[in-house]
Amino acid sequence: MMESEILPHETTVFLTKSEEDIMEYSVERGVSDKMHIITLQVVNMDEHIQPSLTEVNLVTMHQQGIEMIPTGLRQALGSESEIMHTLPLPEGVQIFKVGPNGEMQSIERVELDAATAEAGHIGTMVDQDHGHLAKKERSSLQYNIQTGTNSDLTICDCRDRQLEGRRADVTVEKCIDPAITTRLNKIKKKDIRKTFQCKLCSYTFPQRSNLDRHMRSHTDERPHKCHLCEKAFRTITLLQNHINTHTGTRPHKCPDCAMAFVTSGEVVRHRRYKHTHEKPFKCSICDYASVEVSKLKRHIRSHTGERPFPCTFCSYASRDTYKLKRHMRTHSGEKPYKCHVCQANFTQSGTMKMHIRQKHTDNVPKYHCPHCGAIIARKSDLGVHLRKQHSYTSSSMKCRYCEATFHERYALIQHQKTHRHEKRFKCDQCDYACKQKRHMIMHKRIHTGEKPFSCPQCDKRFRQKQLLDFHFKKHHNPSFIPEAYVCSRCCKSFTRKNVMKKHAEKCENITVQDVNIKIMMKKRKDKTMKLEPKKKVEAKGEEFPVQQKTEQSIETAKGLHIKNDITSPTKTNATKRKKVVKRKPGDLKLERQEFAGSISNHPIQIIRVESNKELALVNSQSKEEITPEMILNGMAL
DNA sequence: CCCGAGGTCGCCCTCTGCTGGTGATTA
DNA sequence: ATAATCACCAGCAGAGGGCGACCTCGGG
Repeated sequence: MMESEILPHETTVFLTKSEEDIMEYSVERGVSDKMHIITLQVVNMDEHIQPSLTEVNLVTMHQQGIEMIPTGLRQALGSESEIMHTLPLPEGVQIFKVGPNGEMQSIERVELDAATAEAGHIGTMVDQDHGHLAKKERSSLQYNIQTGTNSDLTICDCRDRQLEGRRADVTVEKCIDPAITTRLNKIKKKDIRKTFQCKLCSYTFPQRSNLDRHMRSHTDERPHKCHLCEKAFRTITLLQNHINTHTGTRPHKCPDCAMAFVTSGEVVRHRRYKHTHEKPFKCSICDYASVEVSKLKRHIRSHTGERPFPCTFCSYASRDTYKLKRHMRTHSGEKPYKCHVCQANFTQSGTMKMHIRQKHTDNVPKYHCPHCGAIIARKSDLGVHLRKQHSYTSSSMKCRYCEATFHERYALIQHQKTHRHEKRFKCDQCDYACKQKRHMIMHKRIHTGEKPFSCPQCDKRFRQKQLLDFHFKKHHNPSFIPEAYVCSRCCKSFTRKNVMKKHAEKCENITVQDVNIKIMMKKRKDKTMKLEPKKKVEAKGEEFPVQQKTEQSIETAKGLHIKNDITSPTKTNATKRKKVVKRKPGDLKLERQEFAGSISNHPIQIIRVESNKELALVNSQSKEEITPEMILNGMAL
C-alpha cells in the first residue's frame, strides 16, 4: 500500500528500518499503517525559510517498510526496501539521523553519505516516565520514534529551531522505558478515531471538552480574583494555591523531612533535590544531570557558548538572567552586601563572606603548598602560587649567576639563593671581591680615581653619595647632631657603633639587660615607622603610655619613639607582610622623628658631654641624666 | 469540576576560580 | 634607591542548587 499525506510542519518523517520493530503509527492527519521506525527526521534548518515540510510527501508502508526520497538515502540507511515514491527535498530542509544516544547527524542532500555527514550534538534528557511529555508537547515537538536496540523515544523540540534556525535551542528527550511504545500506540490508536485540533497552536485533543478548556488558555479570561491582592487566575485551584502563599498554608508535606509546600509538585522536586537525588535530565555531552529541565538547558549553554542575555551598557552577555543582574551592579555601583563588623560594602555575598572570614574571624585555616610549604590564606591564591611557582615550563630558565637551568620557577629561585653569600663580583685589578654589583662599581672608582659626587658648598669631591651627604651635614649644616650609640650598661654615648661595642665588652656597669640606645638622626618620613596598621593609629594619639615591660614596644610622648624589640616579631608567612620592625633583639631604638621639631620644649634634651662627641640624655628641668632604665620605667617623662 | 502531575519562569543563593591592584619584602 | 617579587585582597564571572509561584493538561 502506498499513500501520500501532506504533513503539517510539526510532523516528523520516518523511514522504516527492519521488520522486527513494527508498531502502529499515524501522523496527525490520521494516516495510519504499520511501519518500521527508524531514526530519521526532517527539519527545516534555514531560519529564512518557512517550514516547508508540507512539500515532502510521506510514503507509507508495506511489509518492507516505508521509504522516502531522495533516492540515495535508501543506500545511506542500508534499507533493502523498495523506493515507493520520490520527491526532491525543498530548499532549506535538512535530514537528520538521530543516533541511539540522541546525537544528531545530518545527511547531505547531495552526497547522501552517512559517513561524511555532519554530526551535531544536542542534550539528551532521560526520564523514566515520559508519557506525559509525549502527550503534552505534541503541538510543539517533533517526534522521532526509534524502536531500535533500546526502544528509545526521541523527542526533538524543533519549534525554536524552525523559527530561529538555531540548533542550540534544540532539546531532546529520550525515554528508555519500553512501555512507552505501547503507550504511544494507545495514543495513536485514539488519534485514528477522531481528534480535535486547536486552530491557534495545532494542539490536538481526543475530546471536545479538552479542546474547549484548552482554548481558554489562549484568552486572558481570569475570573477568579484574589481578595487580598487583586490578582486573577483562570481556575479556583490556582487561586487557592495563590491564597495559600498569602496565608502561609502549606498542605503538602515532605515525607522525609519537616518541609512543607504549597503544591505537590514542589514536594516532588524538593525530594529529588534533597532526598532521592534523582536527576532525570542528563546531558549527552558530559556527566551533568539535573532535577529540572531548565537547569539542563542552562547547563547546555555552557557547551554551546550561547549567551542570550546581553548587557545594555557593555559587550558582556550572560548565560542566565541572574548573572546579568549581578553584572549590572558593576555599572550601577550598587553594593548590597555589608560587613556587619566594619560596615564595608560588597557587590557579591561571596566577596563579603571571604572578607569576614579573612578579616574578622579567628583561626581561619590556611592552605599549605605541597611543594614548598608556603602557607597561603586563600585557596584561589594557592592556585596562583602553584601556577606561578611550581608549574612546569617547556622553556628552561637560566640561573643569573651560573649555567644551571630549570623548568620550575621555584627551583630556580631556590638555586639562585645558594649564590647569595658568594662574593660573585671580583675586581680584575686587585683582589677585592664583593657580593653586590653596586659595591664593585664603587670600588672600581678607587682604580679610576673617579669622584662623581661634589659638594655644592666647597670643592670637596667624593666617590660615594653617602660620604658627600655626611660631609655636607657635618660641615655645612649648623643643626647637625651626630648619631650616638649608647652603652647599655653605663649609658655612655659614642658616635661610632664599633667604638661603643668595644667599650661595652669591657664595661662592667650592667644596669639594663643588654639594651642599646641609638638616637637616630633620620629625617622624618611618613612611613618611617613600620608599624602595624593598628599601632599606627595608636601612635597618632596624644597619649603615649609607657609600658613597663621591657619585652614590649614603647612609644613615648610627642614623637619620641622608643622601641624595644627584645622579642622580634615571629616571622610566619601569614604575618610576613605585616612584620613590624626588623631589629636585633636587645636594641632599644630612639627615633628622633618629631623630636627635632619639639626638642626645645621637650623635657628630654640631648647634650654634648665631652669633646670626644659622646652624648648624653638629660632632663632639661632637673638637669639629671636620663638612663635607659629610667626611660624603660617611664621615669624620664 | 477538581486534583495531581508535571512543566516553566524567575529569583536568590553558594561555591569556585581568575584577575589585577596593593603593600611588604627582598635582591 | 630601586626594581622585582609575591601574598593579600576585592572585584567579578562561571556554574550549579534550591525553591516560589504559576501554568497546563490528563483523568477521575
